[in-house]
Amino acid sequence: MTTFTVSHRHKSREALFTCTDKVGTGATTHLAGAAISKRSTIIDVAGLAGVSIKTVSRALNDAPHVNADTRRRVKEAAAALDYHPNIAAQSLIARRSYLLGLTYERPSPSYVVELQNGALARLENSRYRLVVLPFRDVANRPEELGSLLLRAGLDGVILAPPACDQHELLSMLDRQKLPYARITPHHEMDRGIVTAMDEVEAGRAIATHLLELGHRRIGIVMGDPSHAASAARMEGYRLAFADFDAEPIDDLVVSGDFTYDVGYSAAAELLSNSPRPTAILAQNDDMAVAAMAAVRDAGLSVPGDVSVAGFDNSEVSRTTWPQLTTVRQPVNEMAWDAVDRLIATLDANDSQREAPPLRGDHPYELIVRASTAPPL
Amino acid sequence: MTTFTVSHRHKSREALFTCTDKVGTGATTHLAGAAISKRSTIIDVAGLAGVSIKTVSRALNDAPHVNADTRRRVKEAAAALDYHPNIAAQSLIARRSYLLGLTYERPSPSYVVELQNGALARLENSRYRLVVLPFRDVANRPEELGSLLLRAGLDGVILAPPACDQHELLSMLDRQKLPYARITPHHEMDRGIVTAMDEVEAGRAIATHLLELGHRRIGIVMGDPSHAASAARMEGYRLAFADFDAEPIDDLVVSGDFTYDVGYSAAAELLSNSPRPTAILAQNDDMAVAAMAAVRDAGLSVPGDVSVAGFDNSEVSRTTWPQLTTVRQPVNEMAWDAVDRLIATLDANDSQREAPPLRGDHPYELIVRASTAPPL
DNA sequence: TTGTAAGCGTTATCAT
DNA sequence: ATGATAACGCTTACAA
Repeated sequence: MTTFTVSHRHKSREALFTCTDKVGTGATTHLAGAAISKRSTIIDVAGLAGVSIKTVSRALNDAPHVNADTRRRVKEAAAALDYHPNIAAQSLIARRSYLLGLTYERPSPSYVVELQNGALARLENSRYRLVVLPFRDVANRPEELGSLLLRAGLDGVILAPPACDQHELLSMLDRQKLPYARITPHHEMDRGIVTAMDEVEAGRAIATHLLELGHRRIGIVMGDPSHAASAARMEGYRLAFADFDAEPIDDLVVSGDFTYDVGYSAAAELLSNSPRPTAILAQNDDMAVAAMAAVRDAGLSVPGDVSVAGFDNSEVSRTTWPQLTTVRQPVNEMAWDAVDRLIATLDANDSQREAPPLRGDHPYELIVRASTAPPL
Repeated sequence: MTTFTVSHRHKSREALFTCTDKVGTGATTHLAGAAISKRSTIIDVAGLAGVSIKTVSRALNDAPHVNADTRRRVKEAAAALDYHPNIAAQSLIARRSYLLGLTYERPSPSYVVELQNGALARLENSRYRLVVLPFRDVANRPEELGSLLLRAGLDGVILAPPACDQHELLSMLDRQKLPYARITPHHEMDRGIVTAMDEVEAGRAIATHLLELGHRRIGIVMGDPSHAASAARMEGYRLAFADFDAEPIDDLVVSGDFTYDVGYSAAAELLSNSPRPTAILAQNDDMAVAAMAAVRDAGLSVPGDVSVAGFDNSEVSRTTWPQLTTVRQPVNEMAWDAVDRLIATLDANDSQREAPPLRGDHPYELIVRASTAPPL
């Protein structure tokens, strides 16, 4: 794993971070900035259209009881003035910011992006916007995240693991009545909107796959213990072993944290056992890919000498070679669903409509690819 | 590349998307919702502390001319009431939403996450929040993105490629005086704040590396043509070839779009040439990893039979095996810098302070790893 | 159908 | 050092 790093710069260019000051050219136009130049307000539109501001409001919001001709005149005036309603003023009166927060903690990029894309997909063509609020080490400072969320002026928040399972955080949000949707496998603790996949059964499915292939000396790389999924998946593995009248070998269960680097060390440690494991089951794809690298760096092949299986069906599981056997976690759909139900809740509050069901379950999917094979 | 997909669900659980309605239990508390329950306001705090609202405002904002004891009392009252200022009201009066937008177009997850992390790193401990606004196919509908941005109530926006180079979009933003920071290699078009890396020289560096190893039949997989970087990197390749009194072989230059799938097909096409290329130079890491898969699926090895080089130093370049030779693009730093300069511009507008320099350059870095070697 | 006036929760202006 | 009062830009009563 040696890496050579060479830093180059073309001589004819400025030094690092050199800043060429171009102020004074036409390029500066935008600097006038929104803060200085007064954007036109509803009053300007009213003046130009020759009506009252209330009529402008009605006309622009397509409210009833407005003369068709008046409405047209108002809309023309608004267009002529490049009028855009002031969102802050609207939020102030509506007691709504139309802002949803998404909180997550440094998991793999593909997880974050899927999460985000799922949430954004639901938000498309809605008034809501998405504010991203990553937060490190929630387990040790839940109240800090709480006050961050409370001060962010959100209408609601999506909590991904592991923040979703922090009692203290949830209590803060409850106390301040900030609605939230949790993406969590923790079936026991029923608080707020919950969207989940059955992690236990998913874990059981992937372990069963290895057992069916004939593996018994299976090395297991655990995920971050602060994520409920880690224990749930392990529980699933145990159920699978039990189905085969066997159980995980203690020496072959090592801790990890869902990252590639730690996954690599963990896998290397597993491979140092003798006899060595015939398969490695990692609790996510990043660590599984690291395990594949460790196997090869040990002069062995995948799946010839050692089978490797992951979890998540993240992008890397498809782009690695050989492609990885894994379990698909429908992160995208779960995020979509969480947002959907959160918005339904907010709307229900407004219009006295019925609140949506609090729980949604999503199916996992075992995906068998080329990284697993029967043991020699 | 065969894939078996098996869908499982444990029999004892509800059907897909089953929703267990738990409304009515204690879990419903949060449903009271922010919209209904009145959060405490500055007036409540003033009442409890026995002072005027103005004093509360001063005390809480750490403004001068407040008795130390009064300040303490006010802060205690605020804490006792779980008081959090209403951001909408603050925004209304400050004519600031404290919202920055980040626009990007479906590039690889690692790029998005790096971009976002860089921006968020700068935003930490600032009042600003980040709204993510991905947008597909900007090239064909710049005005739609423009109106989306304009209606989002942003104080400023970060434009990643390829939106950063859409004249029409920039003109709309200029017209409405919405400040923006562009992350773009387009040195020619000087509009607004620009943060960039020298793509031409970076391209030259990686191509030079292959040429120095002795490769001449180099297959090139281009990036998405709507990104200015694609042409810039190619220009760099040409300069490098010229340095070696050579030039790219037309038949060995194929189009791509920065995605794995298209990268795979493109690489497969390159390998069908005879004599086949001794190296493949992809314009990003995702396509380079795809090329490695294509090489292996053709029964060849990397770098034994074919060397492969990428671009970006994205996470996948480190987690693939063998690790990929690439060029580091400081996406994180560029995003940080873009936000930094954007905020400085906004603050300058407010306080009549001097506007920041409009341009910032960032260094690339050639990273030689195990995927490249001399030709046989 | 349209307009007037009263707020929404802050911060800024001027007093005191 | 502190406070009454007026903005900020909009929507919602309530009149007309």
